Amino acid sequence: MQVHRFKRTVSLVLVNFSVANSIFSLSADLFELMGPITGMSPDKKTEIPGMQDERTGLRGGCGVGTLPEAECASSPLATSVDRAGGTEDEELTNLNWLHENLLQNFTLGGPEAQPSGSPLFDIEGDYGSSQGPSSSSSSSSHGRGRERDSLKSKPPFSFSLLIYMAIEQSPSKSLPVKEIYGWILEHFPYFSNAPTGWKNSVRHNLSLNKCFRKVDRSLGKSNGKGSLWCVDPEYRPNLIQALKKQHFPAASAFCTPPASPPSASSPPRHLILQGCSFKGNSDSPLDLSRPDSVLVSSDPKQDHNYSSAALQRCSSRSSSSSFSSMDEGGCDRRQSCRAGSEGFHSDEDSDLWDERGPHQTSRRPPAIKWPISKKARREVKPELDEELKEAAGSLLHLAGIRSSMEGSKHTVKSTKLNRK
DNA sequence: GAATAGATAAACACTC
DNA sequence: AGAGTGTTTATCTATT
Ligand SMILES: [Mg+2]
Repeated sequence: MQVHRFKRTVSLVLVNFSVANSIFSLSADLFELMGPITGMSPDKKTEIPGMQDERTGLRGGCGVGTLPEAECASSPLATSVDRAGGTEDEELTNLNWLHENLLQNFTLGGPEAQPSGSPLFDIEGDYGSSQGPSSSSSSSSHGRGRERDSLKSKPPFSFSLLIYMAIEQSPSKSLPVKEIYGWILEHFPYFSNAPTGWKNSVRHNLSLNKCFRKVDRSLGKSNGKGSLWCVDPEYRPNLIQALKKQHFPAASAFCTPPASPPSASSPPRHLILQGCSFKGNSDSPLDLSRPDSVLVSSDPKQDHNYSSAALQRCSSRSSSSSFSSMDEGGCDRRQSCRAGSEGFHSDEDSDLWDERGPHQTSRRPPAIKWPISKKARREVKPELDEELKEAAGSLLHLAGIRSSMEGSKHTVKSTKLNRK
């Protein structure tokens, strides 16, 4: 009994920790098991303009059809799946039980699983526990009520992160807005019923947030309206951090560096992101393990990037000065403030995850031209074995920090309750 | 209460 | 012309 509890607890912590440290990817088998996370009825989708063809774009190996074929070739989905499913299971059976444990212990909604029905939603509390009062479904209330809630309650991600996830999940790492809409709708059915303003918000974010860039039209998709959007590698670490913080606030316990060495940060390859499922595509998973660590420009003028508040708070508001996200062109204080709020801010925060260095050189779609970052973008391809070892290590490590995690969770919850 | 992040709405220009 | 896209500004809420 004790052991069981321990395992369960560790699994919870590990998931948090893993996300905090790295990958948001889901093995294909799990993905298939869960099916479309959305639970959005087909007819509902047809109500949404432009949704009919979205799925194919995202799911079929080479999503963005208009992208150069090379990108398709560079999307070895199958291999990644093998990697995630096979090797890992063999070499890290302890993670395997974790995985299974998660699936069993936390109402996996099955083929109709909603975002909120996914295990991780319960880990951090309910779907949107960090967001609105609407998310009152307790982890004990499963079934329809739960699904209903998932449709009603907002995903606990900011638009920036939703966009980021969408883009990162695409094989080419770039998507037109329409497909971003599609991805969001597909993974977060909440928006299918939400007022249409969210699309405006998405565009607003793409435009204002420095983390997202348009792919040069001549290089990317050129037919049709609009252009492709991608994540600026420069700001990617910040988005990753924001994702970690936003979705796993408890993970901030690990944000204070040396306590948990990077070794403890190599995650298992499967992860379920709250309500979303991610295919184990080695080329497109939300792989937080490649923090592209790099840097963000130190130039305040270029610092219009996202100032992931979450990050910042975690790292104790150190460099608020660097935050002067003044966009080129003078803007008044208010505006600069606004602009800043939409973009991540470079802090010295990514250092925690940086050890392995960026991958993006190899990952960036050939069609996308970036101003080459000043910082060297060495390609660091950590060996899988290495990762697995580290993951195992982290598991052990986590066993020791479990109590603190639970403690912090309690306090967070109680604080929220108090406020309400 | 100030600062900040994020959401939302809206106006507008541009492209197809 | 109309729809979709992208940019910008303004306002509001929540959090720290
Ligand atoms: Mg942008």
